[in-house]
Amino acid sequence: MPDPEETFLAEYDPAAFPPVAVTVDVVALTMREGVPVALLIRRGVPPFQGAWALPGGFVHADEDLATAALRELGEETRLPSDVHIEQLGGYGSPTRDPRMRVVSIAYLLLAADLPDPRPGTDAAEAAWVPLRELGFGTGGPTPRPLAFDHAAILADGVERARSKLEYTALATAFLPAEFTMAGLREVYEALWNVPLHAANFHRKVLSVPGFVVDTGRLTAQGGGRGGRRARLYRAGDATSLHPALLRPAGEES
Amino acid sequence: MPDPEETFLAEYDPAAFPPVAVTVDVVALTMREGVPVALLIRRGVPPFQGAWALPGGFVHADEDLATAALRELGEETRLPSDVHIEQLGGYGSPTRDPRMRVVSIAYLLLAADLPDPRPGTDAAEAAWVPLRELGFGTGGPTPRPLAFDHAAILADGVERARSKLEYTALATAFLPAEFTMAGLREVYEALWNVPLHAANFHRKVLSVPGFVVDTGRLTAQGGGRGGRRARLYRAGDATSLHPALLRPAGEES
DNA sequence: TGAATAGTGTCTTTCAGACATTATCTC
DNA sequence: GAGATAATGTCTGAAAGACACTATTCA
Repeated sequence: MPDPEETFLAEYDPAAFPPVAVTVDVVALTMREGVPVALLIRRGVPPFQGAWALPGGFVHADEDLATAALRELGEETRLPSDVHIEQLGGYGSPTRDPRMRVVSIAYLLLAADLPDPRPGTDAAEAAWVPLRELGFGTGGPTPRPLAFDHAAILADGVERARSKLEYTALATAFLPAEFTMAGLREVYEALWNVPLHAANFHRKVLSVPGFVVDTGRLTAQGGGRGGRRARLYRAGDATSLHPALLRPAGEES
Repeated sequence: MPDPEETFLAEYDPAAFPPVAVTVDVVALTMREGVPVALLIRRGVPPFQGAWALPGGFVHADEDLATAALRELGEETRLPSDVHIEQLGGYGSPTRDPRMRVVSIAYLLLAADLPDPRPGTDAAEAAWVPLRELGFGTGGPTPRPLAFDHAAILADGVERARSKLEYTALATAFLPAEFTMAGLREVYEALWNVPLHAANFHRKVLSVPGFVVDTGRLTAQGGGRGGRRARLYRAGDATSLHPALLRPAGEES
């Protein structure tokens, strides 16, 4: 139970408390060549110099948290106009940053066709890294350690995305404006790391009102090794899926 | 694109950025007399003096965020040992606090049988307020305005609880260690604000492995107006429900 | 033509919702 | 015994998973 006077002062003089910094970190995911990848930067400055980390940085004055997340990511790669962004949560362990008390608000960002990153101001390097190489998915090399608590944040972001595929239309955020049923299925299969039954997936997606809309057009070419031309769909109005597309029970990485 | 030197300094001298305060706010929910209620305090100091608000306060040095949330709530009411607490997210609009930049990490806390609150150090009053009086559920009076952005935080907390009833065993967090099937159903009905079919609910709950465990004992007395004695259950090992208990489509408040 | 891909039809099992029935208990 | 509550059984329709089959297209 704090002293009442201390609490009173705290309300009016927050400088009486130890300084706290607020940052944003971004878990940015996209699909590249059918593989889910996350954007990582290699730190050019201490602490954790040389280690891989999530893009992020300090929140500016009078800047909204989500705006800060978009700004920080925009410094690493060119963002298209239609990205999906949502908050993952706050990370504030007293020991997560060796310099001082830093509370970070993490964001999950999904988009299609993000270009190769450009190293930011304080990043030695920036790259899209397949999730498989980060310990998600089956097999893959031993995941590289990440700076700060970014491994936990990344894991939370991936799990959020995997989970929201089930009951929201989030998968379309990974795809361009027009996509095929096979492309949509690849998103689910790559993120969930399970093979899905193509025929049942097709029927199920079409049975959810507002999930996808048939454009009436077809792909210009059939599959690379032969095959019928696929119908093109675009995202529908629905944000939540009824009924949901549940992950096969018991599986996953 | 910020000046590289500025960014460099920012990494080492966060005091160069405007001061930011970090607080926690708690959406505490429990059932009292079959009615879902939230804990609110009436502010004794400006800003928003006299307005109702969520319990919360500044995070102390070297204190974990969740620990701060439990400490702040413990100043208002006596907490039992087995509470459920989870993070709702960060709220950091630049204008949410008129005094200065304040980023708040909100927590959702659920427990059974929380006692009457005691006013905290800077609270003029503290009370359990039925959700119906706060704009959740059907009818009810016009909800009282809350301080800061606490109305939005409360709404997020209630929606989180409602949503997690579907696919997790969260409902048992509202109940004492041993409970009846009717008690469990009341939690769902009260939070979702829909009547549920008692017979189907009964069968469905028992069909979910690990949701509830039969103690083999019965209530001491039958229902107040007659009726068979009910079997007593306790929470099982399961945290997620397979299959899920979905909300009736289209309904809710 | 053959292999590969896209899409449709059908059957079985599981589960949710509606309703009927049985088992107790209080008054 | 009457009414109320708890628990179980049965039927129907929706949806998931498995599988067979048709429709195209490329090499």
